[in-house]
Amino acid sequence: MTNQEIADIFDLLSKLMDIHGENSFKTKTYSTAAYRIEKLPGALESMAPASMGSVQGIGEAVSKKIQEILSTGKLGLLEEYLDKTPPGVVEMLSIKGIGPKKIAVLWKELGAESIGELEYACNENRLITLKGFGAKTQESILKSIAFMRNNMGFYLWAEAEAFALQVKAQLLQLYPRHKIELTGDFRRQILALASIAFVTDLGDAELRKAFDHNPDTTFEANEQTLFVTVPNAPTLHFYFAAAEDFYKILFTTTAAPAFADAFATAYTFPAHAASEAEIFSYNALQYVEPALRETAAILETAGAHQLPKLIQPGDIKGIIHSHSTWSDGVHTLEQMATAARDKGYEYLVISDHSQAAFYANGLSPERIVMQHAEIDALNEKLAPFRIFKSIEADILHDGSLDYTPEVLASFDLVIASVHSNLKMSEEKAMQRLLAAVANPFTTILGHPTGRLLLSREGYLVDHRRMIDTCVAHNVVIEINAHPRRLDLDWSWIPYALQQGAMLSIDPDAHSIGGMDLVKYGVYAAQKGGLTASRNLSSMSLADFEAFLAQRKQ
DNA sequence: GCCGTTTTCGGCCCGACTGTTTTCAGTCG
Repeated sequence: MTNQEIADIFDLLSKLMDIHGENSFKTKTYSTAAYRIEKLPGALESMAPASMGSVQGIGEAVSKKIQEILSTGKLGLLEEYLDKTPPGVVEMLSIKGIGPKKIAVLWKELGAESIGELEYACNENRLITLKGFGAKTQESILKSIAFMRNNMGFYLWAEAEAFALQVKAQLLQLYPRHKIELTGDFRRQILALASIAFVTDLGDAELRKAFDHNPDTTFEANEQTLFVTVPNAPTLHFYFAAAEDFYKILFTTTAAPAFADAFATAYTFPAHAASEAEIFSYNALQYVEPALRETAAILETAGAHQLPKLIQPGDIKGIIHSHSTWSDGVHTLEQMATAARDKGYEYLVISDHSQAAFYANGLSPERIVMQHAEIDALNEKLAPFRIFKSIEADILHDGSLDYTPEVLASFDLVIASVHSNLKMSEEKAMQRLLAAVANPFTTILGHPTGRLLLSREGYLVDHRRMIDTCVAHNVVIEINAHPRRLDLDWSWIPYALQQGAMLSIDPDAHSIGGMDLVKYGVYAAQKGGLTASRNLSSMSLADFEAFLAQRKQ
């Protein structure tokens, strides 16, 4: 069992105990334990039971509970609380804007035992009678429930990836002489999806046979397709294709509607294409990567043979935007640096949180001086690999950055991001963003909209104005590669490129493993037609140093 | 429940913001 899964158990325990009105210091302990476990550098599984107690925040009781989880796979105390809480009440924990205390009131005083009942009560205007609730809370609960509904059944591309590849591998193992290819949204690298589609020459019966060992699997079929649903995973969608039509069907099921329509209007399929490439060449078109098959316009570009050479994961030369134990990262500076070097990167930009982010152990000016001393020492030790001194500076309420100019000047580069007061009007958001971009110390604008895919809308941003201002001030726009962010959205990359912007695919790594997320940023950026030449993190060490030197002038 | 002692019991506990209050509780990052 992973640390994350163990942490989730304690987190849920803490919240359920809060709902049941247990001593808040006690529940706080479990919530702290969850946080600490999440930030542990090594797996609890491989940790000696005796040494667990030495971890800050983990005492005798939590230690024993961890043992129980590791040996039985669950926690008795949590099961007890789950038994005396309706499942619908537990589900309410995922509604943004209300926490355990408010949920307790909704359950005990309003009698709401499910999200559906809660929604009904909101529509009946019944929440405003409760102490601590008012019209605005009721409104925001309704909005949050609607948002959840919209995203129900959707998964991040990165979450679907392992499942998709596993299904394909299993089918090929079972039927090695058959063809199975991923298609649809997944193949187009869509950021969030509800189903994973395949094209196959396998038949209905053969496919069912591959899945019916799982009693929770359900099937639904028609002439062309079979839907396979397993619990808590994207629906599997199989398109049947005869061998001679295989690539035509792969082509049509991959295409987004606009692309498919444009192709159908102007082009034709060769008879029995032996590959997708043949379909393009038959029509005198350049091969269009699946990620780009979204619009009609891309076909014109392909006709003119002017498609960009898309950035690839191997084009990332340095890790820009990372965190260490100096703030809320899991691994130490040295661990991060040596790991980045061993993964083949030429440099690491360490950008821990700034002082306003106290929840993330943000750095005071005094601690920055200490961290810089450690970086200097490590740079001597690890040369030619280089660590750059950076900071993820909070963009404060008024758009200013979180330190004095003297402190800001001590960094090699500054990433400016909004982390607080996310509920604001577009006007306010733009005022903050533009002020931060105009700050001469800002090198990169971090995750520009603050969105979390499937979980939180970002604040509203006038993208054109934001991009134009970044270009004017020579500020790089981040494409945050975390699969839940992917912010700047790929749909704005063409405009950014056209305006002359520089972008940077950054993993926002909070651990060594977090560096590997950079590939998801690359996949998203491919959809926007990004090339390595316009991506900051594709610069070699020498070029990056030159870029920063020029930027400092 | 954890921690750290003025060492076995008492305090713990970020701060801004929101929405609800009329001085504060709950939530969030």
